[in-house]
Amino acid sequence: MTNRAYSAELAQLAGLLADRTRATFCLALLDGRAWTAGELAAYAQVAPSTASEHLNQLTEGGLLVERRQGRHRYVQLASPLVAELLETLTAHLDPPAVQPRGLRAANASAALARGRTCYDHLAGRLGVAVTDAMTGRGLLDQEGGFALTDAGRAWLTDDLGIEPAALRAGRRPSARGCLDWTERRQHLAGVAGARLCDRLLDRHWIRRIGTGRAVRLTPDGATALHDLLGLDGHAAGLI
Amino acid sequence: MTNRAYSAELAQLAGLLADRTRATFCLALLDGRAWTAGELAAYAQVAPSTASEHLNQLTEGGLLVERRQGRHRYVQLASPLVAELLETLTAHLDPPAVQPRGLRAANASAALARGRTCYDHLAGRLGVAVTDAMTGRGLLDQEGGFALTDAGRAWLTDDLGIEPAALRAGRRPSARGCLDWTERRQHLAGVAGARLCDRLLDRHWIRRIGTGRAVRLTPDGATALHDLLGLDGHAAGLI
DNA sequence: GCGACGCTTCGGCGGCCACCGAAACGTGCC
DNA sequence: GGCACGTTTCGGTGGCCGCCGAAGCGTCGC
Repeated sequence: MTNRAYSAELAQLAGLLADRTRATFCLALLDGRAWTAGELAAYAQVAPSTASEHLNQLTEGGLLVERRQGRHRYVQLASPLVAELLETLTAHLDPPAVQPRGLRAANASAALARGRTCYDHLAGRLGVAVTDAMTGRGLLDQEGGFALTDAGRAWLTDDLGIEPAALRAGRRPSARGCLDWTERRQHLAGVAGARLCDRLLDRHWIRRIGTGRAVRLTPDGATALHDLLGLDGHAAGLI
Repeated sequence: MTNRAYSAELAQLAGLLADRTRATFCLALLDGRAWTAGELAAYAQVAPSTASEHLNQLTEGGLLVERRQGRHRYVQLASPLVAELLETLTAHLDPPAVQPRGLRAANASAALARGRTCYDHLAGRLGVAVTDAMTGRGLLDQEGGFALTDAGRAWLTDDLGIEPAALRAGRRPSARGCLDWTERRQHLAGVAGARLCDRLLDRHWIRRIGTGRAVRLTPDGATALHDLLGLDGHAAGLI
């Protein structure tokens, strides 16, 4: 059977993520940025030598790409497709049983739940709220999967100034849903989600908090989203 | 970080698929039917005791559900979501390096490439041809992800007699793309894909070949698809 | 140039796990 | 009841793999 040929490859791919440390690396890299080997080692609490070996596996397996720069080794997810793969897998996980402990952890956790990037698009309450507002205004159609409406495409290009060419990508769908970890609901992903997130960062409507994935809505951003989408940041718990 | 809580679960989930034998089981079960423990053991060429232990893991991990019936243990993928998860993973694999050897294997492989079921919807040249024909007739919109158009929804209900309620499901998207193993192109999946496949089987427009996943277009089916979609079965290499 | 630093390579250790065969269990058939 | 058969449980075994520390390599800064 054809399956037999695939099963070894499938097992190999899954094996890359089947280790706690490597899984931690990949989830950390879901923020879309490049990390150094040392940062990842410290983050996952393993020896640098251990991290180095794991990174070899992940790059050889095609999940990560690396860039050597001076004495640093920067690694990054190989492509948005890898990010989508990770999102799909994490979406199938049960909600975590443990709650974060301690004030510091609780604050960080609350900030992440409020708003964050998910590889290259928005997630958390912010991501879901924007998605809902777009759907409510007829910019996005969630009936048959995720799809931009004509009005939605016009909104992104005319109102937000996104190049029409930048919305039409090859293999990657222009709009797709991504199941939100904290909200357990879909938010906008795909090319449109990525470009939208770029735009909001460009215009300083959202800003990264610290070095992590968390983002917060700026006052300018709250005004802009209210004008553009009728979104009330306070009511939606975004501020 | 929140990631740390997820990484253990992610590693656990991936670990279920990180074994060659378990991966073989899951890919076999992608045909959507229930297999007995013994069938799977023979298929994957392991001892029954080994298969039993693997099935325990897969069911405890939530990927499979089982039904005890007499002295048989039937197992099945737990839900369409699991099938989608597997499809997503296999879609990220490289095309297999090895070609099937021997006449028998080549025949089986050709039949699978011509048409097959992918869990609960159509795949292979047949699946892609139907998807393309639907897109060409404006029944399906592939611009912004996969979405049924109004005309497409009407076609499924009026021309094929599918209940409108059967197209509107909860968590599962009504239409989505699924990357085809053999064609390396997208075909229609999701609820619409499943109902469409049901219909074609009901009306004997397609028929299963042997006990595997392969299906073939019947003469009636060729006529019907020509009338409904303008699809020429011979030209498309479906017959 | 010299030390600090980030990273890698290597050897070794420990634990986990996939596998099997043998024996036991339960069901269906005669 | 007795046998055949599908399945499970249980030890035992071998191999793989994740981990570390020590040593080595290249880069940067003083």
